Amino acid sequence: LASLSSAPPPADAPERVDGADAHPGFARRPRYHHGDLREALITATHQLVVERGGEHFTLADACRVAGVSTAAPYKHFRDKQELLEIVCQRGFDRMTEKIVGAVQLNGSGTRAAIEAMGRAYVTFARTEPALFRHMFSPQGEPSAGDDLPGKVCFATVIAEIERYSATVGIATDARALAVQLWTFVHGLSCLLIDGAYEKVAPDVDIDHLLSVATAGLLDGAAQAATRRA
Amino acid sequence: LASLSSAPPPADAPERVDGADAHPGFARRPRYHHGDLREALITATHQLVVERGGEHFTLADACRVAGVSTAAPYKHFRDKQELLEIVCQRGFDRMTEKIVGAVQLNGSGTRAAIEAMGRAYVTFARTEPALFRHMFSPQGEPSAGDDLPGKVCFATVIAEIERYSATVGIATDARALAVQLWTFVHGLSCLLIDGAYEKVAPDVDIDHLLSVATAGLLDGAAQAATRRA
DNA sequence: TGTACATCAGTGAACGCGCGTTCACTGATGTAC
DNA sequence: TGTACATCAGTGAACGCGCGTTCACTGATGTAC
Repeated sequence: LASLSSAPPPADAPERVDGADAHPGFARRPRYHHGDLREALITATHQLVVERGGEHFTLADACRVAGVSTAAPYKHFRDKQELLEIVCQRGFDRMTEKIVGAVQLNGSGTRAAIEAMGRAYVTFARTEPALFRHMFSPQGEPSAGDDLPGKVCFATVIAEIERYSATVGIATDARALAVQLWTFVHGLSCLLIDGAYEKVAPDVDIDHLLSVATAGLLDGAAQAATRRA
Repeated sequence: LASLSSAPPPADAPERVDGADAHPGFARRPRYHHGDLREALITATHQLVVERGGEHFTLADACRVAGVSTAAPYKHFRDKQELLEIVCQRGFDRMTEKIVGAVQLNGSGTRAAIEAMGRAYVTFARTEPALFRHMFSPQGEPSAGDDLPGKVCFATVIAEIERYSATVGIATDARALAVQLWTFVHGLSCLLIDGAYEKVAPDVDIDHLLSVATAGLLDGAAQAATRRA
């Protein structure tokens, strides 16, 4: 009987994440209308993808986390797939932000910016490996003919490297160089989060690897341009 | 009635793959003992992973393909996971074969061998992208503390690049160079099968990209070694 | 300010489904006598 | 060569489960008068 009066919000759902809370100071009691269920479900999906990976994501789990019935999502989303696509898209958005930030911090068009950009890319992957994997998995791709999620992100990387190449004067094949650097950074991210380096070269210094390879590719391209001239 | 006598092997299971067939010339009729169900199930799992991806693999599907009840696998495997692990391991075995073959074809210790090895790596990934993805996914990793599946494959790549570095004389940091090249080739494979290049640089020439980057990294490392000397 | 009403975000129960795994069993095969 | 028996790879039915999605509903909210 005592327990009845002392516990108004039922603590059934684990790790429940409520949406907008109108009266933060008051005892939080579940309201019929959620406030912003759409965002809450996206957040829940993001959280679960980060925790368990996209291939184990379950719509029912997301509902549990958001504290809502399993039918509720269909008022906001087409189906489970749409939520996974949105989380993928947001992942790329955040990654782009990180990359742009790194460039701005180091001055666009500089060699330092390129390295920083690569480091941001890798850091993102290693911070949330499951999300990173989801972003590049077929599950994250939009079923409709929408603009593909990573496009803006990739284009940002390429554009910045091209800018540097142009500045420094190895304009020939600037795009090819950009693709090379991007490829390297992506490979680094994948092998790192898959634990592949640990298996075979446990002593590898990732930071060093990144800067050495960046230098190697940039110098290589510069030399090739010189040879051509 | 006519159909009864003319169709002894029931054609219920789609794409059924029978195991060892004792009398190839005779009308194939299902026997109680399969012959080599273990291999047949591994083959079926491989086929399904290739077709639909590891995250959509279903033990029941594999049984259907092998033409066997859903309880049968438990006479040969611990559980579903074990089959997925074996297919992952076999994938790495075949990849290693391809890589070793490419090296032998070009002469171990040569620059051509390194490029060919990279090309074999990428070709493997693009030929069976779903398997490649499965091999690097957490699902493929053994739950037991077994030797990790990609270890031999990676070690082969690294060793061959080290051999070349030693031969040519850029012995300093040979291992670091090996890791760089491997990283690049892996990134290339991933971005290629994810369709990332198409999105952002649809005109990219993969073969050219591979040889240019290989050259760049090798030259970069050689130059660094020279500078140090 | 009060009342009637339309809206629509949420409920909760149900659906059909197919999964992974277990169980007692059955029948083909190999071996010992 | 024939028979009795142990083995064990397969069966088929069942289990408990949790999923994604649909449905008629309900009740909070905003608006028109």
